[in-house]
Amino acid sequence: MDDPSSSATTLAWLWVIEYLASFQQIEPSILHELIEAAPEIPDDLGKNTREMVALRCLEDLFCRSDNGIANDVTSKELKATFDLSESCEDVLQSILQETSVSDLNRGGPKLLKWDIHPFIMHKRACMPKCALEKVKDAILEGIHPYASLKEYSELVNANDRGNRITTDHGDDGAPVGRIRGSDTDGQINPPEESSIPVLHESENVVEDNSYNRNLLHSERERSGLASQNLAGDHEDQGCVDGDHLQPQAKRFKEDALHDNLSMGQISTTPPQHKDMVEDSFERVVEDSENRDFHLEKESSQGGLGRPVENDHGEDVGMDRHGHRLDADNAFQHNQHEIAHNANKMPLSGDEINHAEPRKSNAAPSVGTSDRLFVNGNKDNSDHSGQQKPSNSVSSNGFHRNTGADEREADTDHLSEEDESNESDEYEHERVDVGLKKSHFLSSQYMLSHDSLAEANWTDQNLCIKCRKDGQLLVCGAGSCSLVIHENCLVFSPHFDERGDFYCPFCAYSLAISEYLEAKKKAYSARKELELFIETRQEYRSNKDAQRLLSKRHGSSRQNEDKDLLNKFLDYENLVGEKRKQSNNQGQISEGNDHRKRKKKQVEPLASCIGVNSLCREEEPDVNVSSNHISNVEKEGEEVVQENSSGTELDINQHQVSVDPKYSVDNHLCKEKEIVSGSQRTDGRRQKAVCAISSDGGETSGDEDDKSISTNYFIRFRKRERQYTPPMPAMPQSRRKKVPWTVHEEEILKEGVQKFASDGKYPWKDILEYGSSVFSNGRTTIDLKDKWRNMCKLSPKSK
DNA sequence: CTAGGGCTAAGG
DNA sequence: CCTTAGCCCTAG
Repeated sequence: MDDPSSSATTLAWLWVIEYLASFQQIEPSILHELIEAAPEIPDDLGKNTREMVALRCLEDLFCRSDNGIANDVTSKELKATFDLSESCEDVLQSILQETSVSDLNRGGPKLLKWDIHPFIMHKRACMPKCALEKVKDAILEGIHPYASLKEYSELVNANDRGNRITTDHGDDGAPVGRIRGSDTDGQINPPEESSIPVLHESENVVEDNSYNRNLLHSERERSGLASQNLAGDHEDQGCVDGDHLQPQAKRFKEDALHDNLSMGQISTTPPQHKDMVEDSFERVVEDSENRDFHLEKESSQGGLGRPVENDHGEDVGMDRHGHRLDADNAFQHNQHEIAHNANKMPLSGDEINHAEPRKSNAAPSVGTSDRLFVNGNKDNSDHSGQQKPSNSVSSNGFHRNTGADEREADTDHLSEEDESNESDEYEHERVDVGLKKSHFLSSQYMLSHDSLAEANWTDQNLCIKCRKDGQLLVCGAGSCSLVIHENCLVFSPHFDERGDFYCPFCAYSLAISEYLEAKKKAYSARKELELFIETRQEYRSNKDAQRLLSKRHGSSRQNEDKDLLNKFLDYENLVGEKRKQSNNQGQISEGNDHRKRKKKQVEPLASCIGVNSLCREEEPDVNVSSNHISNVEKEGEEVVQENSSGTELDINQHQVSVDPKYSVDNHLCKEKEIVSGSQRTDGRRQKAVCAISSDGGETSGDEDDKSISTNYFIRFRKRERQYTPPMPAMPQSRRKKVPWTVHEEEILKEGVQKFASDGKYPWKDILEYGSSVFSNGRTTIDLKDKWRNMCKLSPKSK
């Protein structure tokens, strides 16, 4: 790399190899020969190239052998899979290490051992655009009429400067407001892969897909770079801009599926922006021409300062700040910057893409047509009514843009992906969407027999379905380029809250994102529920703690448990329920206790403490539905809730037992719930107000003076997790009956005979004695009870 | 921990 | 409705 010429040569090789590797039609052997022929490549270079080549090799090894499908169908569990985060290179290495040369033949039996198809699909879909394409695209961005790489190298700076300059016009009008804002938050953040939104990736899927690529890019080749320099290669920017400027329901996009967009057909700059845009553009061009700007820092360095020096003598591979860039990333970097700027600054894309041609032609081919419309050779005016005051959004400094949003969403998604494997499958699904999209587009292209017509079709932003012009909907998702008639959709178009249209592919992708997000929420909610149930179970197993709770109806407890379970199994429903605190009056005597348990008229309900108790720690600031703050709570009295008759099921829905540890170790939690009106018609309040004192005694409200209940939220104490034992299967109100086996009875009898003395029965010892025989759940009490029964049946045996 | 009363589901 | 077996609760 120290030698400029050699580094440039190396880069050229790298780019070519990478580019060729991106084609599935290229045999790896060809790549191999190329690599052989290439000069030595430093390790720090060509990472992307190696990755691409590795991917190509993987594809050749696997996809061709089994057509990529068989692998998927056969017993996946038996196959080794690969972490999607691994690089193709590593995966290939590991495969090669474990595979003999003979097995490397395509379809070799050993190869079937890996389930690599998903990995390949993923990688293929996510493979970044190769450097050469980036160069080409960058050139096609229209920055320089002569497609000079040198010009390109300054594109970023020019663009950047253009933003600033444009910003300087801030005083001039509304449009500037947006731009200034863009400039403000668009401060050229270093481009990062992670910032690429999924939908962009999806687009990459399309673009990188070999089928499509061949179709699409052969078109580019045919056209030739020079012939395209007047055509804006809008690719990403167009869509992004659209999102900024076109919140309204229907948008019309100048950008279609292809890069070869004829400028003459579209004008994307709102009239009111035009001057500014042109002005800023001119400055951009000036900057481009005064390229000292870019080289100032590194002009003296021969090395990487000119990693890509070709006949045009341009530099690439240095970022705007003069930082040296990895050769493979050089264009990626710039590309990102461009995209970044485009996202941040709605107009930037247009300035670049459209203004440039104007400038270079010294004659704006289309003056004032509305950028909102795809002008299918028709009068724009008939759509003017739909034109959205694009600047109205931006002028307010409103920077919400789809690209950024998606980026965020994607970031979230990615993080969530780490949490759940399920996300992976949907990530695959997302990739599938991209693939489907690419196939769809491919098929659409193929339908066009005449290649020229095809070019026109795409160039002119014709409907992806019918290939006709007219009033078209433009997908507002990131960089999606689908354009379609509303009528060509078999369903009513999807619009987001901002009125942006989403094509079916992007809508689906978006839906997946939302789904994953919702799933994430559900997951965390479930976790919390489990925690909650755990603590409850813990309580139940603690007999001593149970003493803290007063007796209550056995039947009601069971019912309440069941209801509780059902209730809390759907946490989300629970959230929607109202909870309030009830006052003392909420106490309900057992009234008509058909169970003859008059003696327990007022008892603390063990079950009533549950959720609510847990909910309330110290949250004075929580919203309180304080209508019925119970005196009881405040005073620490215990409250009983009871339903008359045996219909208390519903009442108990909200009741939950609490973990005694809380009441003992911690503070109490009190809470009451208001039973939904449907539960009661007699107007009696049915919520339980429960409090447990920390001393293990009866309820005491001391600690919870605030007696605030969270309205709808269940909160867990921090300590809760500390005490949570392994999650029990389910909360049970009562142990399941376990019939005694003959063997158990025998061992019991033995134990009694062995240990009993003086009328005392050391059940504990007996239990230990017969532990190998006794059922797991047997307790000393069980033994005692059983013995009692046995004695009842045959007193003599004793 | 033990003893004893009680509760409840299941079965008749 | 009664009986039974097993589980629950509470006092000591």
